[in-house]
Amino acid sequence: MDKKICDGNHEHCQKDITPDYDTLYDLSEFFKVFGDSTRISIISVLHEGGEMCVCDIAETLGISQSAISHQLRILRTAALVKPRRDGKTIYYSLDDEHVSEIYEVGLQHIFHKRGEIEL
Amino acid sequence: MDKKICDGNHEHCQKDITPDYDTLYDLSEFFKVFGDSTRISIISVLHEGGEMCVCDIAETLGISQSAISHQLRILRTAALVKPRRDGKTIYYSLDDEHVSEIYEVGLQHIFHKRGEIEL
DNA sequence: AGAACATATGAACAAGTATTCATATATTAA
DNA sequence: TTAATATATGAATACTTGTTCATATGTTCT
Repeated sequence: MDKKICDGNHEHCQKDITPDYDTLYDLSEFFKVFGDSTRISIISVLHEGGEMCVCDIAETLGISQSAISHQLRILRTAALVKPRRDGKTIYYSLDDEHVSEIYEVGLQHIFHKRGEIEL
Repeated sequence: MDKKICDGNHEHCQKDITPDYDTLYDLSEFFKVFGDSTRISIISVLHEGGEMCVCDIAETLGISQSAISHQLRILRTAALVKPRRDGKTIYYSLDDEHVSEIYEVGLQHIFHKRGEIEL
């Protein structure tokens, strides 16, 4: 009978294997989505506000509705945010706990580095 | 006497405040460094190998020495990797525990999403 | 149906970026 | 000092990407 070979999908194994190129490519694409100030700002306000419509996001951030819509499409395609329609209005919220977690860990890193420099 | 106002640098406060624009900009710049397949591949092999010289990184990844050097400069400037000289050779390793953590959380997210789709 | 509002999207332009090629710097050995 | 090796870097090019502007889609109300 066949022996089970770890394919790296078990959490406890992920540390010890080198992901293949496709995985690393997907990973870089995933981080790329966080790597824009408009998109991270959207993520930030949704992290606070929970659920917000496009025009409120745009107004809060002081960025044009069109630019926000374009970026929301990228966030939606990458499954970082999800839309909910209510009449004319479309409300967006963060899709996933991982999104919050990565946002928070990144933010902690920024504050941590800042503390290292200032103190 | 002055009252202490939370400036958002305490970990337990970070959830509840909206970071200012400079912080969000820094955060996006930070994630941008992860958002390139060559750089995330470098991070990945250093995560495995612990410490590697430039030419070994280049050979392992099958990418030119020049391209690796250029990307290592970006990683170094962002304090994601640190160099150690030993004679002619310069060994690079991950600078920070946060770098490993973010890499791992991102990787978990990729596997998690993949599981959602395939199962 | 038509007007009003919210959101999405295509095209165009400007700005940024990753790689290659050639070359420079730095270290070691002869 | 010269040759050999390891790494870094400037310039050029090709490619990607974010914003704006104009317009389209979709929904509600009259």
